[in-house]
Amino acid sequence: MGERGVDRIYKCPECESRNIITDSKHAELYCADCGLVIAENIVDLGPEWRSYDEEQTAKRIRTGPPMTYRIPDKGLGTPAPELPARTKRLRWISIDSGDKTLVLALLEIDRMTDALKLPNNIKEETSVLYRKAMKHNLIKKGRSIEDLVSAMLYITCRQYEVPRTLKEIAEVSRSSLKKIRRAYIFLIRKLGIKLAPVNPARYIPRFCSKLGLSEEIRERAIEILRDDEGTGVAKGWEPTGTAAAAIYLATVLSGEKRKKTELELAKVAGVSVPTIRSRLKFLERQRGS
DNA sequence: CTTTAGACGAAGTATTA
DNA sequence: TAATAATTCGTCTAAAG
Repeated sequence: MGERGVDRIYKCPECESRNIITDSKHAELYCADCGLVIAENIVDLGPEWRSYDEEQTAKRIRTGPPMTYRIPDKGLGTPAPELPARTKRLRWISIDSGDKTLVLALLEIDRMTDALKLPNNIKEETSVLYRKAMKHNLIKKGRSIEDLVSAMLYITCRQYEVPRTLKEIAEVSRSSLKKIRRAYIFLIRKLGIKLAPVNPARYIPRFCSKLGLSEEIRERAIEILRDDEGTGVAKGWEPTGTAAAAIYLATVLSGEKRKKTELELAKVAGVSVPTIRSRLKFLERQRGS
């Protein structure tokens, strides 16, 4: 097994893609298209994450569906573990219903995760987060469910390092970017959630996939960011811009012919051309010296 | 004609007190 | 909560392919 590569034998249980990337450097397996992390043992994601060695990982992949990362919320009804996910949720609703907003929220979570092609564990965890917010009395009359649910989805994505930007979420949300951001800050504060900065490299597989770029380009782009790590470029506020710049640089450096334009990169990454350029300058300066 | 490069003000954001 | 500093965006101009 290579240090990092694609094994076509595995298929993403979520989106059917065979673009499963094996990154043994970071000890993880993830889908390049939907971002589903199939297995990993990175430590700093939170207390609920456990480590698996490679043997266990392989076994799990072969036995089919990925493990579910559901953490039962002990303060609320814990469903029978053998029930499928959808049934679980329905049953939960009937347990503590009386609150119609919960039903709406869960439906909205379903709708949005489907629209964004997000893996199931994200869907589940967002539901858990919503319940947590309920428990903390954060769901009140006057607060928009749309705002909160969208913000929660973003938070879960960040926690699980599944790359979706606030902008992308806003696009499928019934709320606006501004409102979602407000709700996001609100939730972070009230629930005391700490989020690690996004690693720009997380966006690269998906962007490359969208653009139809080769594995070689993708690896190169990731490599470029790796070299750059910790210099200040990588921890910028707009990680997508950095990711786009790295991809662009990778295409220029290797595949002279079928390169993508800055504009195409900008569109996929959801940033502007000038932003990519400014990131590019930093990256080039780093490599030059 | 298309793509890339640089610069400017405007606008919105994170951080700090 | 308000002010400050740093960043991004859109657009314009110009050069290069």
